[in-house]
Formats: sequence, structure tokens, C-alpha cells
Amino acid sequence: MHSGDLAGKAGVNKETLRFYERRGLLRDPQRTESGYRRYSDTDLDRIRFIKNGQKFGFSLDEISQLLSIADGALIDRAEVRQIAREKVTHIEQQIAYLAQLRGTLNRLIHQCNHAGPTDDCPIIESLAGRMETTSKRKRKK
Amino acid sequence: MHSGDLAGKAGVNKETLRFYERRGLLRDPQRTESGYRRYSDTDLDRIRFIKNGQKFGFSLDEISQLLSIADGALIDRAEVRQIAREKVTHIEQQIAYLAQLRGTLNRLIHQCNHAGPTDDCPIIESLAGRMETTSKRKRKK
DNA sequence: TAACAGCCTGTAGTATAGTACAGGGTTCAG
DNA sequence: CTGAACCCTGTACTATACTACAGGCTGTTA
Repeated sequence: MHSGDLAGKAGVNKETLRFYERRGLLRDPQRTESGYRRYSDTDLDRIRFIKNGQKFGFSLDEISQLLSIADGALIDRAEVRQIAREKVTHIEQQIAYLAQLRGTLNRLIHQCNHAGPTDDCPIIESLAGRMETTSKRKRKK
Repeated sequence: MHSGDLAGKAGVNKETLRFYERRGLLRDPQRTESGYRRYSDTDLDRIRFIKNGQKFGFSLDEISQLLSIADGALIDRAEVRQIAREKVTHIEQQIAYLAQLRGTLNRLIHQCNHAGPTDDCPIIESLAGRMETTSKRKRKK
């Protein structure tokens, strides 16, 4: 099949195929005499692999690694696990960071909600650096 | 003070100041006769506001909004709260998404760890689309 | 044979938040 | 008065993952 067909089947853009090719995620496909790319179902599988990888949160670089492992005759499961574990660690760090942000913001929103009509906005005050964000004390000027 | 001094005090790059100026986050500063920018402590406060905003997870566009509210004579606290609440919602969505990813990856890692020495790697199999990622059944070829 | 779809290449643009640098002018100390 | 240190502008580059063209060739159908 040609690029348009593959793109259609895989649900990606034709340009994305070329992009993956340049990035080394897809191997250089065979060409017709006139230079048209010809793809096989193997290429379709490969794009699905990439798309699944993205669903699992892997970057194209990581998918590239995973693909080269998957391409090997013997798959080193320990290596694959290692990549997956690093991803989990990274995800956990992101979650912890986001949870902390959420806490800070929620606290500020609450303070803002309960401030009197003439009080300054605690959110703006925090951003301006005129308020401590780690304590619950309300500071008046 | 000139750009170098302000950059030093604020802990940012001189180029970042120009970048913020272009983005409209900093107002066009006064200039000396020869065209050098002259900054005041107000500008320093403004950069700190921006940096604090980033710590709270706001994008430059959101900070820009917050700054224009903060610049107003009357701060609309409801509007500020609205921006903060939207941020919290967004953060919660991210957390939920990441938590789900973590679960999927952990399950795959576990399966991979417990697969027999001749079994295929469940992680690679999932990426290849030859495994269900939503069930715990082990499928053999 | 003409029109049109579809392919090719290379380059540039999208968003985000800056960073780096070339080529020139200015300010100040020695 | 010269050299270093600083400032100016504009442009291009970083990372990530694509997306959109322009300009030209190919392949198919009427």
C-alpha cells in the first residue's frame, strides 16, 4: 500500500509517516520505480506499536528504544522492565508534584473565598510575594 | 538599574527579560538617551510575580491574565478564583490520567516479572497490540 | 490528452518557555 | 584613547510531536 492508505489505516497523517521515518521509528520503506513508498502490514503494526507506546506515556525516544529491543531476536525482558520502571518513577514524581500544587491552590482559593469584602485577594498577594503560602495565617497590612 | 542588574537580582537571563517584554508580561521600560533599558524595583516585583506564578503551575498566558487583573484598580477576586479553580481542575485531570498510566505500567511490570523464562515479554506484547491491557488474563500463543 | 488525485521533496510553522549568538553601539577604567 | 564589559537589535536554535505548504512529478480516468 502507499502512504495514503497506510496513514488512513493507522489513523495518522501522511506527514507523520515521513516524520517517523526521519526519526528512525519506521525503516525506510521500499519504493516503486517512480519513487513512491510502498508499505506492508508490518509497517502498520509498527505504527500501532508507536501509538500504543504513546498511550502508555512513553516518548518517541523511549518508544524508539523499545522498538529496537522488540526488533531483537532475543528480547531482554529485564531491560524492558527497567524502562517501564523508570517511567513509573517519573510518573510518580509528576503526581506528587501536581498533588502539591493542587493543595497550595486549593488552600489559596479557600482563603480567597473566606476573605472579607475589603481584604486583598490572597491569590494575587501570594503571587506578588506578599504572603506566605506555607502557613494558614492571615496577614493583614 | 539596567537589564543585567535586574536579570541578576531576579535570577533570570537578560534574554528572558526581552522575551517577557515581547510577550507583554513586562511593560516597555524607560530608555536612556542611548537606548539602554532602565528598570525599577517595580519591574523586579513583576518578574517575581511571574516566577511565583510558574511555581503555582500557571502558564505565561495565565500569568498574563493574572497580571492584568492585578494591575487593575479593583481586583475581581471571583475572576482570580475562577482561574485558580480551572487550574485545579486541570491538575486533577492530569493526576487521574497519570495514576491510570501508573496502574497499567505496574501491572505490566508485574506480569513481566512473573512470566516464565520462555514466555514473551508482556510489555512488548501489549505495545504490539497482542495483549489486552485491561484484563489480567495471560494469553499464550 | 486533459484534468485531477495523489505522491514526492524540502522547508517552515504550531505551541511552550526560553536560550544563544552575530554584528554593532556605548560606557567606563586605566 | 584604547580595551573590556556591557548594552542594543534581529534572528535562529533548544526540546517535543507533529502539521502545513509550495512546487513539481506520477498515475488514473474520462
